[in-house]
Amino acid sequence: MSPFYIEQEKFFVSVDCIILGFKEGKLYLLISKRKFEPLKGQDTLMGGFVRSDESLSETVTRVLFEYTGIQDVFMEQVGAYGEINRDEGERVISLAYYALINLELFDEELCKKHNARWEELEKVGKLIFDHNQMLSDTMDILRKKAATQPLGFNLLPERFTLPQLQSLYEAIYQTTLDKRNFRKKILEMDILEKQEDKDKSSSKRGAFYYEFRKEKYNELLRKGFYFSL
Amino acid sequence: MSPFYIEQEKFFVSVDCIILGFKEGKLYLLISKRKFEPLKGQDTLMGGFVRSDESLSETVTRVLFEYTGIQDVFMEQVGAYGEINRDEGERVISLAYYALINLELFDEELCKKHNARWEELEKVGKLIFDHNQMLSDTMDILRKKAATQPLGFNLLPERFTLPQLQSLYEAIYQTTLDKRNFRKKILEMDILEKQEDKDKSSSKRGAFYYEFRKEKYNELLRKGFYFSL
DNA sequence: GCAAAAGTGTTAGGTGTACACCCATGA
DNA sequence: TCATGGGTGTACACCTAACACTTTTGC
Repeated sequence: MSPFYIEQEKFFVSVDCIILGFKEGKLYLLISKRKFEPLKGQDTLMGGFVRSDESLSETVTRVLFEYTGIQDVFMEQVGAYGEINRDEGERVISLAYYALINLELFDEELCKKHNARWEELEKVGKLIFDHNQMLSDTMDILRKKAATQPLGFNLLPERFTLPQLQSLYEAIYQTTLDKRNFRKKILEMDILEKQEDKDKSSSKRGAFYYEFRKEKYNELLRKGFYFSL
Repeated sequence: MSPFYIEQEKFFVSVDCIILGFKEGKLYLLISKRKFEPLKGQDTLMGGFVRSDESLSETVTRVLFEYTGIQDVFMEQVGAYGEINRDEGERVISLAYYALINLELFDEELCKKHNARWEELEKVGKLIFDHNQMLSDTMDILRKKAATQPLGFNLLPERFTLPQLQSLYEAIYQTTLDKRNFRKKILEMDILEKQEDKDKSSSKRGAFYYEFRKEKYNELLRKGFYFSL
């Protein structure tokens, strides 16, 4: 090792994951009870320490798989959190990532195993350390990004209805949207494919299923189109 | 130390700074020659290792002061870079931050001291490690943010002219803007204060100086206004 | 037949964009 | 007086936002 490196200090580095899911018109955050001291038993985001044989994204992928049972999860970096005493045990520099989960793929068994639960986003209380800050930073990013990129579909099943999609955006932006304007806008983009059957679970009439066409979206991107809600 | 922490691995953590300045209608990046192996002598961003008595932002502030001589610099996080072999010497996790500099405050002497130079952004070549990636991520962020927040003023002297301001945005977006539309938009926001004197350095007629009114901007923010270019 | 959610068009106002000429001044 | 960059207004196209009724069907 070059002498220049030797004289530098080293740090614990962890990742913390803001794992979001969507069901019944609401956003949910996966939280668990911390398993060790300090602050054992308090609510915490899902996290893990970085290992020397992993890149950061590999750490996140490992942690996400451990807690959700899903391999290919949409995730992005939120930022680095490095206040000296942010972790009340030792100095730990943490990298926050958010992940968007299709709850149909989620392995419910893991909740018991990790003492975890899906908490309604609106009702999330005090989390340990700076985890509330990480959550709030995530929501800022999500609200900005969701308006210009088709992130929302990661939170929905493969087949979804337009009322579902609308209620998702209403949950993200905490507002109500006009049904006609919303439908016009999203359908005009020509990135959804209408299915022949309906979801009858939430009304007698039933709402047609749609699927997000990722290839179509990528193709349009190449032509200079861009998603905007 | 709790036993849980003891068994975890530790890492070198550094910050790398994308320091941008603006003059004569062009954006410039501060780069220097690396002073130690590996890759000694090659072009690199300004960086430094995090110390145990510093938060991340303190590290950045220290590094920025060291290389620019300025204390209060606008800076924001770009992200964490953690590929295993990104640093060819040792494993180092790096946190990138960008900074926007008013070149009038910059201490030119420091360039000699650190073997640094202001390289025209368009002409920046290969930098070490993943520094080009950091730069490109910075520009993505900057272009997005500059459209909705008054970041640009950090790159200008306290007093600037509208042609200057416009050329700054043209440099950031690498495009040309319509003079009338640009002026209309920026003046309508009512966050600039016209001065009584003119800058005659770039034309015979001279262009009026303006100043950015930060208090005015903050006040408008409170009323729900938001900046948009 | 009625309650409950799905689905459907039009219009007015505002915003973005394109565009051309006069002004002030120093050399 | 002329070359150079500074400064100004309008018209049109497009997009956004507001708005109400009909359809389907299980109970």
